[in-house]
Amino acid sequence: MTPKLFPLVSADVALFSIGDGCLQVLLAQRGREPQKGFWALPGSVLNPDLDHSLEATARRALREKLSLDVPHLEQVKTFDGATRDPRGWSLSVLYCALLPRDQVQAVAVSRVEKVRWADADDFGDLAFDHAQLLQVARCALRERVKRHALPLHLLPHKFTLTQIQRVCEMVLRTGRQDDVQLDKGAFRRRFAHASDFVAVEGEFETGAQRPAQLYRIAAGFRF
Amino acid sequence: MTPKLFPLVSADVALFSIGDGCLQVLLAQRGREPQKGFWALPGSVLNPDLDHSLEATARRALREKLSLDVPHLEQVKTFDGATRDPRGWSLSVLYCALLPRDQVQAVAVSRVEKVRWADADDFGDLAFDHAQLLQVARCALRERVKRHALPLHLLPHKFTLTQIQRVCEMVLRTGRQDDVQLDKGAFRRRFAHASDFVAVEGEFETGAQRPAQLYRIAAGFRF
DNA sequence: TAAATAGTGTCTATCAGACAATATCGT
DNA sequence: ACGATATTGTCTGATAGACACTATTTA
Repeated sequence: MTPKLFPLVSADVALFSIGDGCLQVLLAQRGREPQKGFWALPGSVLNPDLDHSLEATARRALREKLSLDVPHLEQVKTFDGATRDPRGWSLSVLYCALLPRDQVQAVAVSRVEKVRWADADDFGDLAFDHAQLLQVARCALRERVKRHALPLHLLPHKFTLTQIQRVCEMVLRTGRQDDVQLDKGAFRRRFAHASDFVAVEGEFETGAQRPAQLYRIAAGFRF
Repeated sequence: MTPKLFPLVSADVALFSIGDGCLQVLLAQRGREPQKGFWALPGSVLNPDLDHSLEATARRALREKLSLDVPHLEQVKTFDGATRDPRGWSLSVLYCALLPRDQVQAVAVSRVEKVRWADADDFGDLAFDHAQLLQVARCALRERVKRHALPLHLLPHKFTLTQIQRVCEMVLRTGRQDDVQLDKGAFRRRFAHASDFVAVEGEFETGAQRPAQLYRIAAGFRF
C-alpha cells in the first residue's frame, strides 16, 4: 500500500486542435466529486507506482481516459496553493499538447469520460482553477507563435503553406471576433530559409485553383 | 500534527547577482542528510501550515536561511520524478530571483547555512539535480535578455546606461571566456522610446571621463 | 594635452508590411 | 474565358549592426 498523497499532486493537459474553423481545446466532464459534473481539463492524480514523472502522469491521463497518445507534451506552468482544491493543499503541473484533428478520435472513442471540444477563447466555467490554467496555456501558445514558432502539430500530416498561415492566424486571435490577417508574402518569406518543414516533391493539394505544394514536418522538429 | 509529505514537495531558488565582474548565483551548503555538505540551490520543503503557496515557501526559505527578501520571484520550471531525490518521489518548483549585490548581505548575515557566490556558468557539482535546475534558470534568464527584456533588478538603485549594457552582456555570455559585445549606439537606441527606466534629473556618475546620466527603475517595472 | 568614457550621428543591409503581378488549376 | 487561389516580385519604411564623430571630465 502506498502512502496517502499529501499534498495532492496532479498533471493536467491543455490539448489544442483545430476544428470548426477555430482553435479548440479538449474538455472532460468530471465523473466524481469534488466538482462532479463540471467541465475540466483532462488530467490525473499522480500515481507513484505507475508514473516515473509527472509528464508520465499526463500521458497516462490521456491514454486511460481518452485513448489518446500525443507526440509532444510541454510543461507550461505549475499551479499550487492551499485553497485551489477543496480537498486541501494541492499542486498541479499544467502541460500543453497539440494534435491535428484527424488524429483525435477521442470524442468518439472515450467511454470513460464525457468529453467535448470547446472554443479555446470561449469555454465557459470550469472546475477548480482550470479556467485560469487554460487561459495561461492559451496565452503561452499565442506567445510562441508570435515569436515565429510554428504550431505544425496542429496540422495534418501533409499541409500547404496557406494552411499553416490560417492556423497561425487562428492561434494569434485573441477572441472569436478578432480578425488577425497575416500578409501572405511576408509569411512565406519567413520560411524561405527555415527548415521546420520540407516540400513533398510532386505532391499537391488540388482544387478549383492552381495546385498548392504539400509539405510535411521536418525530422527533428519540436513544438 | 500534519500528515507526512508524500511526495516530497519543495521550492528552490536560483538567486542571481552581479559580482567579480560576472553573473553569479547564490549557493547554500546542505546542513543535513541526504547529500549533507554538498552545495545546492537555497530552498525549502513545503510546510502546508506556514505556506499558502509554493512561492511563499520559496520566500520563506530565503527569509529563514538567508535573512533575505526579494522583490520579484518568478517560476521557471518544475522538476519531478521518482529518482531525483534518494528519499523517494519528489517534486521541486524552481524559482528565479534577481538582486543587486548591494542589497545582499546574505553571505555575511547568514548563520544558519554556509553560503557562497558561484559563477553562474561554472558552479561545479551540486546536490541532487540542482546543476540541471541552475542551468535551466541560467538559460531562461539569457533568453529573456535576448528577447530585449532588461534585468534591471541586477543593478543598484541608480545606474548608468553603460552599466545596464555591461550587465546585459554578462547575462548573454555563455561561458567565462565568451566575449559578448553589444553595440553602444544600437543598445541605447532601443530605449529611446522605452519606459522601463527614467533619468534622475541632475544626477550623474562621475569619473575620469564625461559624467554619465544616472537612471532608476520606472514605477511598475517587472523583471 | 592625453586618456577615458559618455553620448550622438551616419551608412547600409536586412526585414516586415503592403500590394501588385503572374501562374495554374476547375468550371 | 472566368473565378479562385498559389506563388513570386516590388516598393517602402523601420530597424539593427558597424563604426565614426563629438562632448566632457580627470590626470
